Amino acid sequence: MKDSNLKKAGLKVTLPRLKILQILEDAKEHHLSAEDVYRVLANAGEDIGLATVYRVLTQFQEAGLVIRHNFEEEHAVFELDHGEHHDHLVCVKCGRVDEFTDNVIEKRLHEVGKETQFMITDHSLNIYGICGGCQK
Amino acid sequence: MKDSNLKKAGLKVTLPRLKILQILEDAKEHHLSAEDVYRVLANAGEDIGLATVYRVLTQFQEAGLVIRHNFEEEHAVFELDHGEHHDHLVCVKCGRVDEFTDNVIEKRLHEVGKETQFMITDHSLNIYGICGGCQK
DNA sequence: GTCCGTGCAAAGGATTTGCATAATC
DNA sequence: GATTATGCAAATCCTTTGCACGGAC
Repeated sequence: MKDSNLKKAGLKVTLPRLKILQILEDAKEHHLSAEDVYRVLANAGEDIGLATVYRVLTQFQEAGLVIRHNFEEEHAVFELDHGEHHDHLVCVKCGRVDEFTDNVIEKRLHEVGKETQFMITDHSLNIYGICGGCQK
Repeated sequence: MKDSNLKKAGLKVTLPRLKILQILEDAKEHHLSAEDVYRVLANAGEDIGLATVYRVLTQFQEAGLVIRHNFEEEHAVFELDHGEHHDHLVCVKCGRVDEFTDNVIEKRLHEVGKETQFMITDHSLNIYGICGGCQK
C-alpha cells in the first residue's frame, strides 16, 4: 500500500499525500507539473491547495520518492522514482515525454568522469525533437 | 568586429548590446547568468538596467548568438554559441561549468533517435558532480 | 494532548512588460 | 525625423513561507 511508502519516508499518512502519490502512480503521462497535479485534484473534487501540492512534492523529492526535472520549460515536472535511472525524449510539439536508457552512453559517461577527474553524482540527458505521432 | 555580428543578426548596434557581447566573449567562466552580466556591467560603471540585460540576452538567443541553459539552478545561464555543440560538466559544489563532447555518445544519440522514430532537433546532456578542485 | 500538516494569503525571486525618454540610422 | 532601444517601475509567473486552524498519532 501507499501508506508504507509514506511511513518509510518518515512522513505522516495524510489525505493530500496519499492522493498526490496516487495521482503520480496513475498518471498516463509520467511527468506532471505541480499545476497538473493540482488540476487533477481539483477535478476530483479534492480541496487541496496548490501550496500543499508544492510542499508535498518537495517532501517526496527529499524522501527520494519522486524526481524533479527542469526541462526547457518554465515550470518543473515531477515523476515517481522507480529506482532505475533513465533519460528522456521530449517532444517539442506536444510536450510528450518518453524514457530510454542506453548502456553504451551510460558507460561512456563514466569514462568521461574518469578522464575529467569529475566525481559524478548524477546526470541528465534530454533529447528534444518531434515524436513519431507529431511528424504526421 | 562585434558590430558585424549584431548587424548580421538584424540588431541595431547599441552600447548595451556591444558591452554585453563583449562581456560574454571575455568571460573566463563561459556560462553567465543575467545577474552576472549585470554585475559586470555595474562594476564597469556602465549604467545598464537588468531588464535590458534580459532583453538583450533574449534577443541574442533568438538571433542564435547565445545559448540559454537551464541547469538545476533557479536561474538560467547564457553562453556564446560558437557553433559546435557540446555537453556540460556542472560542479555542484562551486558551480563551475566545463564542456566536453564525446563522439561515441553523439553517435549513440542518433541511433536512439532512429530506434524511437524521434526526429531529433537538439539535446542536452549535463553531468553533475564534484570537480577535481573541489574534491580536495 | 502534542506535534505535524494544511489552507489561505502574502512574500519571494527570476523574468517580462508598459510607457516615456533617448539613442540609432 | 522615424523608428527602435533603454530605463525604470510595475506586473507576471512559478514557487515558497508565515500563521492560525485542523487532523494524525
